[in-house]
Amino acid sequence: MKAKRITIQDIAQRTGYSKTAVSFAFNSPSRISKEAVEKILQAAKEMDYIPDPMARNFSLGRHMSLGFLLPQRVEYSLHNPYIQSVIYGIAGICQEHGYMLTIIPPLHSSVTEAAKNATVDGLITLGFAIDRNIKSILRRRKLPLVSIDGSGDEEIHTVSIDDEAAAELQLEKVLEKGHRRIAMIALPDDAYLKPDEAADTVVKKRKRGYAKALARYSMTFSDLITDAAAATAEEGAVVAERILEKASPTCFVTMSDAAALGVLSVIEKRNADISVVGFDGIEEGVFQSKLTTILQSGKEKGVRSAEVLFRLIEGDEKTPLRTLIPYSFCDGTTLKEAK
Amino acid sequence: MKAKRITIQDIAQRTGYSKTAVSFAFNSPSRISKEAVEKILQAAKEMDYIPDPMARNFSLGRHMSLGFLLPQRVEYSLHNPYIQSVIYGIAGICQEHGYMLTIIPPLHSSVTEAAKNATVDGLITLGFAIDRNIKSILRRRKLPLVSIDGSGDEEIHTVSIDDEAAAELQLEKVLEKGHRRIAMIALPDDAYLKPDEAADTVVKKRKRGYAKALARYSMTFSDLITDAAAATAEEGAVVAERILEKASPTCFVTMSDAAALGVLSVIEKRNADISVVGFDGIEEGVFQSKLTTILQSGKEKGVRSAEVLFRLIEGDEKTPLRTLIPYSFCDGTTLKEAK
DNA sequence: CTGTTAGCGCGTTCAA
DNA sequence: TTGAACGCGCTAACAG
Repeated sequence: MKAKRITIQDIAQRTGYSKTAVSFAFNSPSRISKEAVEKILQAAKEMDYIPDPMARNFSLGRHMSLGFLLPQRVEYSLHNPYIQSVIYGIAGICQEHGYMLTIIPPLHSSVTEAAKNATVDGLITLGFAIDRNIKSILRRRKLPLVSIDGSGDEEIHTVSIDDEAAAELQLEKVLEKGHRRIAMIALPDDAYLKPDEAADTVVKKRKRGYAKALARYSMTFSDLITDAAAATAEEGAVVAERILEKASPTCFVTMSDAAALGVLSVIEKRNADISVVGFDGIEEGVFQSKLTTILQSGKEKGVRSAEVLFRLIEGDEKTPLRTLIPYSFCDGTTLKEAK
Repeated sequence: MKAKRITIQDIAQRTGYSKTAVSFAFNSPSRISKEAVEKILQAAKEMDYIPDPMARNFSLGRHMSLGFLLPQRVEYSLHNPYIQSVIYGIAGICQEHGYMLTIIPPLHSSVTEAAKNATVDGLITLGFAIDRNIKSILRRRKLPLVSIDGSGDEEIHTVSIDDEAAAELQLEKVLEKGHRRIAMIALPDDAYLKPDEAADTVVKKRKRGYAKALARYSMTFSDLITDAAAATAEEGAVVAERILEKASPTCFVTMSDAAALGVLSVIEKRNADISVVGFDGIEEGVFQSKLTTILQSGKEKGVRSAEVLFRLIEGDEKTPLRTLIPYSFCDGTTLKEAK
């Protein structure tokens, strides 16, 4: 009993014209007579006909949509304000191009599965080393990809800041203030997805930057209290508690503002005088909590990655493989002089 | 020179089996011999073949994606934390169903155009009266729709809170505290899109609620200072300034937390002692600024609307037309006793 | 310039 | 296990 869709065929019959004529009436009205166009569009209106966009796109071999592959389950990834701002940036460029933005959650807990079934013209990933499985899928599907914050040692188009230099700057500022008992809360090594063994992840890059800063003060990682927390306030708080159980740092350095906010809440609760420096520059941190942090624009990353992806989709071969965007030190109120 | 895609046909030829057999090998391995399945999958691997999801979906008459129609340009709508939380809720349910979530920006500045071309199985809209153009499109495309915060006088599935009662409660709390010089900052009448003349929009519903509360204190709208601002901190601030130029309310009542935060910034800057009550319960407001507000969960709206939409997609005829979700008064620190 | 015929895109599925 | 039709619109090639 399901009402069947009206198709181009129905309009052709009704008007006596051919399917081709109907198609022309919609897409290249100039190709046929005014009279024919009118009659056809009229009939279409009467019969409630609209060309099916899926069939249309299929025929034209395109989707009119960019895909954003969530690196983790929705509950984790889409909740992250940093990722939200990336999405915001991508969406703006999609809008300019008349495209849609398809958010792609892991399928059966697998990002690879999701990539296999995504009906999009190109993909943007965030924050993980593209593993060979995904690379293989993309090759087979001939889908272009742009990786934000991905590992740089692949033949994949990447958008990121200079994480090594940014991390060096972050720690440098802390050391400058005289802090020496520093708690370093990194991101988990498999921040988003298990990286390829050798992949040069964001975490690794930043640690190189930290090492450089430390070296200038004749220190090494072993002089720090180290731990790791995912980019959420909850995890940041838990890890901060854990650290404070057994050590008394004068400053916390984190790899994400989200975690830093969690740390901050613990410090406030204890009414302790400990500095905190974050990384990212999310709105909640910068505006509400006046967090001292490294500012990198998620939106900008989204914008640039979408721009690169569109160039790839259009077949522009000479799109640069690496896109670096600016970062800056954001001076808040949470980094104080060490006593 | 473009490398042509490998198709099911190529695998059929290579293995000597038919297209049907290849299709079965992927989708119903039990329908053909083990041997055939193995050979076929093996060949597929060697030839780097993956079934094209677009062709597959086209053939199966589905998309595996829900669409979220942005009511305004990306810059406005996607920036709104309330909308972000709605999206978050929708995405979670999509994930559960193995679906994607397609964010659909206005096309050529037209939401209707966007709806016409969206390749999705169903649509969710937010905050505007569905105009007849869109309704006509949906009917022609036989696309199910769920409207969040839409006007209720249509035969359209709707998810919302009881806006009239919630607004009544909001103003009641203010009046209880003794405030009588009240500035009311509504949402613009065409909050998101020009409503149908007679449509019962969220703004209208809330105003009825306000009128009820006022009546109990023998007041009417004309006793208030009234203005309107879109749901952004910037607009809230501008309107607050405008109001304070010529009046001296003891309390601001707004229809969005976003605007309330803008109002709050103005009040703080002037170091004035004026109460503020918002509406929505966004995180920035509730947690950072301790805003007194009406709490409605954007996430919950997203969740429920996606659930309803899936039922419609599955052809469940008896899905309730109206879904009401709970709201509550959230007591912060920005509503004080009137002096 | 107008209009048509026929075939394509790529899997799925019915009838044999 | 398979040939052929199907879904729906696009378009190259061709005829008047």
